[in-house]
Amino acid sequence: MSNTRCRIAPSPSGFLHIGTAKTALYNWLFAKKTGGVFILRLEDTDAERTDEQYVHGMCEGFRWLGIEWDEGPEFGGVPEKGAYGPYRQSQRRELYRAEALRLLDEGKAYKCFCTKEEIDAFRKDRPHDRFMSPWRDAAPSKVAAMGDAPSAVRFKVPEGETVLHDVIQGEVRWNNREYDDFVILKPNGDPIFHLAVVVDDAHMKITHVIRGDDHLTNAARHVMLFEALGFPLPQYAHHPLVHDEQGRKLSKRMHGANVLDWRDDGYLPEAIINYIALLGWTSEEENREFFTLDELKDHFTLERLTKSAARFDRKKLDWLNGQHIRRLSVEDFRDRILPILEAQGFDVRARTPEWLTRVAEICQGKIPTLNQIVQQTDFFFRPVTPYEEAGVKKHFHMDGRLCLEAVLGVFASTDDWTSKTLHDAVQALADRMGTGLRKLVHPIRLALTGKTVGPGLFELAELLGKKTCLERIEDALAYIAALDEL
RNA sequence: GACCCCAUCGUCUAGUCUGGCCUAGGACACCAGCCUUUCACGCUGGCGACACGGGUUCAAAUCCCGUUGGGGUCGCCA
Repeated sequence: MSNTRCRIAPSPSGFLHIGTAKTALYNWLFAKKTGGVFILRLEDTDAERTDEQYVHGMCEGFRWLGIEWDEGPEFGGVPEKGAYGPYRQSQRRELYRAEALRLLDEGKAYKCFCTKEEIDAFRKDRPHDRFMSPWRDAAPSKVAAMGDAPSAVRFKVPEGETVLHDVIQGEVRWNNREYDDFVILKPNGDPIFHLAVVVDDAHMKITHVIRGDDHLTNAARHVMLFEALGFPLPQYAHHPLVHDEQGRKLSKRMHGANVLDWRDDGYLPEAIINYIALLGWTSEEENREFFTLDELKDHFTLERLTKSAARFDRKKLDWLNGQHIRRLSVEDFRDRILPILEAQGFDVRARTPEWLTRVAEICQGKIPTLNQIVQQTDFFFRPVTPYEEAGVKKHFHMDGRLCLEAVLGVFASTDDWTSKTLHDAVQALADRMGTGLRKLVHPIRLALTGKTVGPGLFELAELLGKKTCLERIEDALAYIAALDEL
């Protein structure tokens, strides 16, 4: 057991973003790989933007992905876990205030009585300049004279240079002149993000901070605060952000930015995990791309993280999803498609588990996403009409009619209703007719399923049952007859 | 605007730190073919990149500088 402690610290002001999931995954993987601990901390200091519905959505998202936290807030009936709580920043206000006061006492921070209006006016006037508070070096008497007037606490950015030794970015240095004296405590006593993260990371004994590189320039502020507060610095690793297929930042509004969108669209959590892991990390095992969460855990290293931003590629995700679907056991696959079929109103409860397993079996190798099970199997659960138009044109003409009439006879006289027997019988019929099997298969498929594509015909016919097959062929013949009369 | 990060096939990437094994490898996508009762799957092959310009060196995708392009940050948001 190592003392590695990683965290994901989302702000519950929106759903679980795919980028947040990637960050969480990397932290989780590194913690697990090193035998450490993964912590979930809710950064809900901004009451205006925080919403319990988002808290729920995020936790649910992590759960769905299989990213479980060792320490974190109460969720779904499971009480708070961990010895460094509470794990919601809204419940840690006193701690931040105490640390801010300490900085104040030590002269590393100061009270700023400037009003928001004054600052806004300055920024509007000189948008590219940093704001210099006149209170930075105000005489104590002047400060005392202000009494209890509302004041924010600002961190007194020291002279000099701040250096970050980032695990991914290498050495990054900034002249402290680039930073103005940022606020750490609002007049109402609420902490600002920078103070809260640093205090929490310190008090929660976080050893490694893996996060998006949108925080890279913030990291300088955090390093300065760590130094001022006298806490040991964690290791930082800033990874690049995920972009959309156009190379832009993944918009929060875009479908798919929310991790749970993918669940709803029929993607496996295993595939999402595998895919986002690959979006910025490669295995030391050359040319290997398929990983389960457990396998990732064994292979993951910070050293193999990529420095450049990656675009989200739906096609590759689809491929990976198909790979993961095919590696499921039939029973597992069956159990995952059942709720989808049920949601369609299909009466799956009327079927035996064995029958459902067989249906799953003949579809598992064909579909890239779980949701596509519907178009693959709907004819098992409801009548076939209307027939696919292009199929009718192609297969429901004179030839097709003759074929179906012959097949009807063959089917009617077949008692051993198995795909093997059916296949052999139709093959024999084709031989007798001096034609190819495919000539017969197409009209039969259209008659039985209403479609031109689908699972293997004889497997599907077996599962459909003799009675239904005969009825559907008769229906098709009637349909063709009606067509001919027009 | 300032500062910071990044830059290999359309996309994800290997190779860059520790120059030569790189006439740059793999995967997705795309194209062709094979398999085949359809669609898929699978298999085989094809297409396809070191952003640009300077240097350093016997030798540069790899090191240095510049340019360009992309991204990020500059809140009493996180």
